Amino acid sequence: MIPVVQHQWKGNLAQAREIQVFLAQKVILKPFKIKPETVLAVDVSYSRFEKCGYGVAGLFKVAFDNRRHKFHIVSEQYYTNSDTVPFPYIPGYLSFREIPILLPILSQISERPDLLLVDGAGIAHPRHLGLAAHLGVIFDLPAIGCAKSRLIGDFLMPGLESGAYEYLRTNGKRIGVVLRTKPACRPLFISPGHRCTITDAWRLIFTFCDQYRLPEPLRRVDLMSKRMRKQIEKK
DNA sequence: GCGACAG
DNA sequence: ATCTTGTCGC
Repeated sequence: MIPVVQHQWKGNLAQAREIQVFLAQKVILKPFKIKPETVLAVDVSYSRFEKCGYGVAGLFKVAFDNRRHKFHIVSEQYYTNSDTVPFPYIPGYLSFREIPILLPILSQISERPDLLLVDGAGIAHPRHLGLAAHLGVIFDLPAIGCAKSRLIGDFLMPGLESGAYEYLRTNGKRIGVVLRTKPACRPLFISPGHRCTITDAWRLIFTFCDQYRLPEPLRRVDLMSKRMRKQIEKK
């Protein structure tokens, strides 16, 4: 995969902000019409003291199960990379920490997936460009942000049953959904990243959820990146 | 000025 | 994100 949008980043916050404002204009939120057959999920975990980042991308072939209204995974393939972390964690600027680790992985993948699942925010971000939106725009791929906690937005707590949801809002405007993916477990914060709507985003995420809180592709990629960290640090 | 703050 | 065991609740 080759990025559609390129930019040279000088490493300072002010320019990072400019890049976000610029790329946020390129986000498209139009309906996602097809059923995804190939899903790419990405995640990064970190060494102790966050010196080194371990990036994993999982390419999943999925099939839709009409009876259960869920997807199941037909095949999976993982791509990995580890590198020193180029940027500290600053809320609102996660992209500049994780994208440099993820780019070398994504360039190895020849196939273009139907959908990108990202562990982080989509447009539910102070400048409407969370990690999922950033990746979606630079690769021009449909992308969904699936965060385990809230970055921005107001919401009512959804009911305790699986599938219960409430909208995430800023200034009364809907920017995502707070979705209970497993009964009585902390909800997920779903927002579209690129080329899908809020409704597409949460419905797709929910079809990927089965018995765990996280959608299965993200859960597996998450496990994989933690295993990778453990193995490398054992040496 | 104060609090909030994805991973 | 990471450090960490058992334990309380749906």
